[in-house]
Amino acid sequence: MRGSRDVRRPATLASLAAELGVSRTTVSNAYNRPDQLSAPLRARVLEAARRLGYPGPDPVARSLRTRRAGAVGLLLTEALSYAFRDPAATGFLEGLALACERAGSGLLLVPVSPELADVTAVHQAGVDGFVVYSVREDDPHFKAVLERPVPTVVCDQPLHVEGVDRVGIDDRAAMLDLARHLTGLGHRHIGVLCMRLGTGRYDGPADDARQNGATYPVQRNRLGGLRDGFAEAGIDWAGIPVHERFAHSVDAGQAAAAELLAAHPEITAIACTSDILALGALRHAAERGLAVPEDLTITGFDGVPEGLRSGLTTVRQPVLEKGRAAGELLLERGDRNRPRTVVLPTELIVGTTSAVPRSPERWFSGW
Amino acid sequence: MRGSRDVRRPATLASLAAELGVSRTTVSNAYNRPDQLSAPLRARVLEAARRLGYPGPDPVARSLRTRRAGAVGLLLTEALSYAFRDPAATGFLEGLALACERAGSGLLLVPVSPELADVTAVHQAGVDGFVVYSVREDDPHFKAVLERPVPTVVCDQPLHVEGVDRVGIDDRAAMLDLARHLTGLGHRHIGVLCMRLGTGRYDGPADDARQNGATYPVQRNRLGGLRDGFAEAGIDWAGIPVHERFAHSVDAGQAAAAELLAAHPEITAIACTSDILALGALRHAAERGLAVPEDLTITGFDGVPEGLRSGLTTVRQPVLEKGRAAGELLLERGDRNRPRTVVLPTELIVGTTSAVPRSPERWFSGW
DNA sequence: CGGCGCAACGGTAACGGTTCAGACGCGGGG
DNA sequence: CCCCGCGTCTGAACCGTTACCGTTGCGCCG
Repeated sequence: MRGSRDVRRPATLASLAAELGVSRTTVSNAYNRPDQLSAPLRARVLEAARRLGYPGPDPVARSLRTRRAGAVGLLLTEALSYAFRDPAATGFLEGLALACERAGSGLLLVPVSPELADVTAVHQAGVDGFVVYSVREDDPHFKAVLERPVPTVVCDQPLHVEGVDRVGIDDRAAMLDLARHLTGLGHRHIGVLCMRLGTGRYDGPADDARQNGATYPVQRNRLGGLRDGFAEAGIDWAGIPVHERFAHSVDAGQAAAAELLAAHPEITAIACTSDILALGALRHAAERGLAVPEDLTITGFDGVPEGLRSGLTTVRQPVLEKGRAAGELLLERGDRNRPRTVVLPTELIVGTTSAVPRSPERWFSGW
Repeated sequence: MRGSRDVRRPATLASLAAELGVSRTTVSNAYNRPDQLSAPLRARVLEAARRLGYPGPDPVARSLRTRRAGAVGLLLTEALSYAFRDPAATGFLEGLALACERAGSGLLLVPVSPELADVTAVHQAGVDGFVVYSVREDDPHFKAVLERPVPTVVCDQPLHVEGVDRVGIDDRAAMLDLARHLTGLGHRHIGVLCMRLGTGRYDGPADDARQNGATYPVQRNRLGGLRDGFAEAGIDWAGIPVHERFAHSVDAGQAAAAELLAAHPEITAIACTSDILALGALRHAAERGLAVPEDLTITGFDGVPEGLRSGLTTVRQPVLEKGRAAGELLLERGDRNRPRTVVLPTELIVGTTSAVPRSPERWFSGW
């Protein structure tokens, strides 16, 4: 209503002070330290501000002076919009947002192009700290973040970096449990579906070289857990087909499951490194008329709501807690000890998508 | 590895320039305009930067000088974490994020306390513009945003504000269609479940005064659409029970449906102003052993994935497109015409949760 | 050899605030 | 009467950077 939006030359703290014949300090105090000036003068300042359309101290200038931006930056490997698409990421972000709003801090989603190595966005972000969510170890954006002189918390990143706090789960141990569950049921021919392992857009079987070169710690550890668990049951990892998908979507999981089963019809179980992929595998099974779990056992990882609703056998990880812990680690730095590491518990959820394989397979030594 | 993280006095562009014996401008150019200085000198600058642990130009100082923050602020009424919990909001944000990443802009989630009128977070946000998503007309944060001298786009807000672009749908017309669908099926005793209408934490029946005082335009228009549609079939709005819920969750919808049916057992249909509430109503029906749609028709609004999976009769609105449009309106301001308004299309989805009411009701004049 | 144009670089002034150490009057206690 | 303390308000120094414009050096042409 008031013509405050179309002022030619925007008012500044200085112009306001000049107008009133007081010092800049006084105007500043009117906003930030009401007890430092008399009430009548403060009222005069605020009235003049309204009259001149002065919107209050400029946040950027204030940030420069106070060395506080009032925001936390979030870096994730995927495109920005991925944060709202993937349920596990969404849960993490909800927890992170919770911590942020408690601390009165904003949350800046840093725009990164997953392919492009353009780190200007990281350089451009005016933030008090970064949360890095599940990125490649050699991600250039990650590297750029570490160069910034602000505190950083990484999530799902076992690599120890000087001065960087960490939060995550024990992916390997969790997956080891799941592997034991599978071998305990008697499965011996198991296929694996995993997410992106490294740089470059690749879809298909992941051979040993590719697995060993994996730069996503989460995927590496989950595969490692499976390997260890299978080894305990005397199953050689070399005989386990692992199929990788660049995209993380139900569709990708479906396609990967089709590819895997076509190449290895003897398989009685598919272990997926994420619920999303597992949901895709379930869809493929339904499409092909395979009964789950009678004909085929399918397991996931994460414990996303949709997976749990489907009765998926999976590992539930506290994604929301992870986000909250990351935020708190970053924001509540009252106790400036040394870098800390938070490892959150996981839980094996045995649903209705895993069972003893059909008879020809029942050769396990138990009972 | 290099001791760049624990430098006592952080290096600045000026200190680097002093160290090298060149001007600050030259160092600045080394980063921002590589073509403005010779390659060897640039290499020397960058090398010295690495050696001194200079992380590159400070983003906040740069923002102050260039008057660009490289980020868009998002304001929503609910708590920050709500953005990741509500599927409609998530869709909107995904679209907005898409637009942001295309423009290389960050997305700053501004932390607001829905109850508290603390607008400092709005003042503190260093952004080039705001997107305001579905807030009360009299929201103090919204007011604070309008006072900031940056472009603003509002979503789902028919109120015209000078210089503010808008994006949304025609809630009233969409709901009118849905009302016609219900009356066309023969429903005459219809209950309504709606979201928060105004200030204050209130759960229960919303009388006329409360409906007319509604400060959430979206809710007001959806109710208005129902009212108009019912009027066309000769149904007096005064006889329509409307129940309101403060919280927007499936649980809230479930409780509200229970309350509504307890108070009005003659109801044959429940029209909800959101899918989330409708999913709650569905859950209540299942719990009480009511067959849907045979015993009870239930409709929603939004077209969220979970609703569509459930076969919910609803109105699909392009939430992702809304977000993208909002972002583009804000970011692609090449054509500085006058403020614009984008109204996106909606679609009535007739699912499996709406049908002709049981016989005693079949008195409508058709055939 | 002088003038000219261009590439490379430097100096100065913002950008809009916050902060800290006082200055200034004023009333009260010694 | 002097000194002190207190409530208010001011001056000036930053915060770290980029925009603007002037300067310098060099090669080239007539």
